[in-house]
Amino acid sequence: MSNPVETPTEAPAPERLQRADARRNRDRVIKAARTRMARDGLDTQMEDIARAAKVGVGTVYRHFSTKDELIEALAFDRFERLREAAEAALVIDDPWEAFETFIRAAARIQTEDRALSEVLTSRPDVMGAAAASVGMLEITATLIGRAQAAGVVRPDARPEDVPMLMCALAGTFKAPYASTDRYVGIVLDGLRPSGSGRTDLS
Amino acid sequence: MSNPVETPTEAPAPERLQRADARRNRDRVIKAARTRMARDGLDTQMEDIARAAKVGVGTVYRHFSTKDELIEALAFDRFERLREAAEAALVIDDPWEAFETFIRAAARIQTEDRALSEVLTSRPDVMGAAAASVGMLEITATLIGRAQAAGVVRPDARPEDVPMLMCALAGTFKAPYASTDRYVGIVLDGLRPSGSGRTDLS
DNA sequence: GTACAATCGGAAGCGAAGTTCCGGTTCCGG
DNA sequence: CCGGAACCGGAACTTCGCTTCCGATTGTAC
Repeated sequence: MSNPVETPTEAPAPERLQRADARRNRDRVIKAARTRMARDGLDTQMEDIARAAKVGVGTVYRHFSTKDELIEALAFDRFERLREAAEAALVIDDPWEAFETFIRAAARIQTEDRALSEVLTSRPDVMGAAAASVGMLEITATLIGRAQAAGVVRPDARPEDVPMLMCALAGTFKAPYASTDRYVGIVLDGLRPSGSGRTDLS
Repeated sequence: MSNPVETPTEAPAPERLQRADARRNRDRVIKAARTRMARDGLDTQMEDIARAAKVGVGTVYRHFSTKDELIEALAFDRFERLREAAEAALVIDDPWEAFETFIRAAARIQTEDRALSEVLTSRPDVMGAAAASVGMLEITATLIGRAQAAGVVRPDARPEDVPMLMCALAGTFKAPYASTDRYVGIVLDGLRPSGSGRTDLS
């Protein structure tokens, strides 16, 4: 999906067609792009990335033929991390704790990556594709389903509510006075069933 | 604040210095800008706006020397509408109903104006200035304070949480599967005190 | 060690959108 | 009804960032 050497026919073997320096530069580009975009957002310029990677723009374009392609690659990468967080939460026994842990982890991942939050609020296509590719909906369905079965999440909550609330979280980053923790706390409490306790918003 | 004729000294009287057609065109520009930007967002092009106003781009620039200035004018206008909604809610006796009415009205105003929601998620400066100019924080403080006094909103909620949650709402518009009503319902429930009922998410 | 293909670097090309400019037009006071 | 200031329209200009191109360089097979 990201290796440019793949040709539909006879793809399996030809892996060492890429020169060593090429692979090295590709890695540097990805790393630089991740860092810069996490800090400056999606409108980081290609030249900035190239400079940060100690490489020419031409090299960036040999590995990613378009800025969008690069953004997509990074987005998929971040969603992969979200999936890992979900799987880590899945092994927690207590259903509510598992759910809360995942939500908070997802929130943190977003907090630390401005590019991700921008994709969420301004690139529905990329966001949808990336989410689908890691099976986001299935995972949140499991997590939320378990919690509902245990009676710790309101029964009318739906799996799709989770990505929605995550996208909404992205909207808070630019808000004056906003606090990610308070947002997460309020939303978590809104997802609890009637009569539950409250999160400490501190 | 929006009349270009104002000179600090001797400003009071000279009001009819603007020709009739000038004022008419200015109105058409504002109206066109409002409509187009509400539909297409902040990156609506100046030429689109000019065309929709049946006017040349030059004319648009005579009234708003910059695209940002135009955006700001529209944003202030929208916040004025938010203030009106808040005041309308303020006359409702039941504290919770007043609060909920305002939140839902604010959500609807955003739903109907993509430009507003984009300002909220990508223009902290404009958003902050506009919010301050209509005294957003004071109004939400009153609304939320009344509800807290009546015990229908959690005591640890803060006035600033409201604009934060509104900015977050803006983040949902581009999300796949998102439903504004469900978002509002979940957030409202998250703001209720421990042991309260739940909104029907239908 | 040599040759050639893959790769690199970054200057130049390009398209898009905001902004400027000025000849022509329109309003308004006298 | 006239003169001129205010105003209009939209072609042209400017800026900015993505993308392309090609001569120079570097890795690798023989």
